[in-house]
Order: sequence, then C-alpha cells, then structure tokens
Amino acid sequence: MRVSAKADYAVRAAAELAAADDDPVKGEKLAEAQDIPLQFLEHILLELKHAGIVRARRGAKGGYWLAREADEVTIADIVRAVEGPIAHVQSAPPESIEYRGNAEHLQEVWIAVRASLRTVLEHVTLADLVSGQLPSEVKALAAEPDAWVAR
Amino acid sequence: MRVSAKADYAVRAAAELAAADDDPVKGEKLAEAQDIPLQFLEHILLELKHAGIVRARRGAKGGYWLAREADEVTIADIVRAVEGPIAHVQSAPPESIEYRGNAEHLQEVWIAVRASLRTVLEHVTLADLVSGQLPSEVKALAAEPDAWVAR
DNA sequence: GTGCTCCTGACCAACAAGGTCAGGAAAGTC
DNA sequence: GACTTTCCTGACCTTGTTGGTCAGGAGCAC
Repeated sequence: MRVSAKADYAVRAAAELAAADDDPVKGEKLAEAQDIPLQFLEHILLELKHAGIVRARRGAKGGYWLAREADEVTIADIVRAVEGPIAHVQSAPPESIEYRGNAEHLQEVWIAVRASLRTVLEHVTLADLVSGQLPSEVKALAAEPDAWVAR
Repeated sequence: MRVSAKADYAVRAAAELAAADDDPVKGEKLAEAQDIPLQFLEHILLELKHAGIVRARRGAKGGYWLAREADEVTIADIVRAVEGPIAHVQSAPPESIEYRGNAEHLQEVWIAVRASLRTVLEHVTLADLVSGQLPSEVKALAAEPDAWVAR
C-alpha cells in the first residue's frame, strides 16, 4: 500500500514534460528540475517510452516529450507503466480471487479499494497536475483537514 | 500499490476470529479454515497481538480471540499492524514531502490517494466483513460493474 | 508431569527497490 | 566524415522485503 520512489519520480518527470509543451527536454534538465538521480531517471523514462507515454530523440537538440496531450495522460497511466497493475492482492487481480468461509466478502472490499484508488488516479491528468486545477472530487478529498494527519 | 499476502492473510484470520465471538480459536483451525501456512500465520498473529488487536492463551483450551469487539476493529487497523502506514510515498508520509516546480500539486494528489484508501479501509469493520453488510459508500464502489474489470 | 498450544528467534531463497557503471547507437553540427 | 551530444540498454550492486520454514522454549490445563 505504498507509492514507490520510481512512481513518484515518474510522475514528477512527466509533470515537467507536460509543462514544457512538446519541445524536447533533456534528461539532465528533468533530473535537475526534480532532483532525481540522472541514470535512474533514464531507466524510468525508457519505461515510460515503452509504455507509449513519452517519446524521445537523441543527439543535439534531442530530449523527451509527451506522446499524447497533457490532458490525455493520467497519473494512473504513469503508475501502471512503472509499477504494474494497481491494487493487486498477492500479485493477482482482486476479481480473480475466491475467498472462503468468513472472509467471503473480502473480495468486495479489495474491489472497493481498487475502485477508490482509481477515482483519484484515473481522473487526475498531467494538465490538471501542472495547473493545480485538480478534479473536484480529488480537491474535496484533499481539502479535509483530517486527510493531512498521520495515523 | 499492492496488498501483500501478509495483509490478506491477517484480515482473513481476523474475520474467522470475529465470527468465533470470543471463544479462543486455535492457530491450526484458523490456518485450515483460510488455507494459510500455519507457521507463517503464527508470526502474523503475533504481530496482531503486539498491536493489541488480538489476544491469546497457550495450552489446552488455548487459542486466539479478538481483544476488542468485532465492530470496533477496522481493516485499516489490521493492515497497519502488519504492513505499516498506508500510502506512504518513498517511505515517508505524504504530508511531510515538499515538491518543487511543476510537481508542486503532487502532494495534494498523494494526500487524496491516502484519503480515498481510508474511506474504505477505516470504515469497514470485521463485523461488517463477516456479516457482508458493508458500509454504503463501500458497497456503492463495489457495485459499479466497471470496478470489476481489470485495466 | 505431560501434553497442548502459543511464542520467539534464526534462518533461507527469491525477488524488488533504488540505484551505479560502461558502452553503444542515433541525431545533429562543423 | 569526424565529433559531440543525448538517448538506449544491459550488467551489476547493495540493501531490504516477501513469504515462508525450522527448532526450541514457555505457559496453561489436567
């Protein structure tokens, strides 16, 4: 139930690309802007490229840019590209698991967990993120003072 | 962003205890009922005991039972006991992270992610789980046909 | 005291996380 | 065509986590 460094880095780098608006940005510049180890970042960008989220060109004037418009890329797309499926249980999708005895309804709970993650991750786009104009449901969740206290 | 085997096992074992209603249940019986490796389960039950969720007695007539009423124990309690804090980013709580440049609003997103997880995990009790009477918000999330399809 | 059952630490193999290193392959510039 | 720049890729590395197993000790009931 945690967010890896890789996913966090990936989203941050993608946010920088979204802000750069289609001109290629060098890996080194992304690394500096977001304080990410360059060589690690390059591996991440490669994964994003393989997932079809980012494009790249080498050489002078080279760099990375988004393959789609910033409002067509969600945080969920990026997290899935680097971390794999969201909210798997024991490495299997929750809809495929069968529970017995008194745990029968646990499947519904894990499904609800996944659904609730999706309502956030699939609705926030990179455009939302850089502009700060998050979808209203997401803003509402983050506006609760209680959401900011540790437990 | 995944649910570990340990957390899944812990919740299932706790559900069995909730259904047993205060008489001690042997580890072996829990392991059989939920098909969990016994020795692994014993370690998990020990963690639940240290977290104050479960109590135990040794010897003949021994076993495990819930330390609190089943409607006073949430899934979040159990997940935290075995997996640690929910939705940490790079092993730190989201409210403590500072983001720069175009990723500034990412903090709000991770806070919203945690809040959305909490709305499910902190509202489902073991009593709800065993009876199948999940809270209405959770039932609503799981009722969406879309929630059951992989992506 | 003799089972029964929990309690605990040690151990283990496999894998993931979070990187670093070294070199190759395109693209542009002169 | 040489050279520089920048991405591309695989190999490697250390540390920690996951998902267990093994062996023995300690408390409880009879």
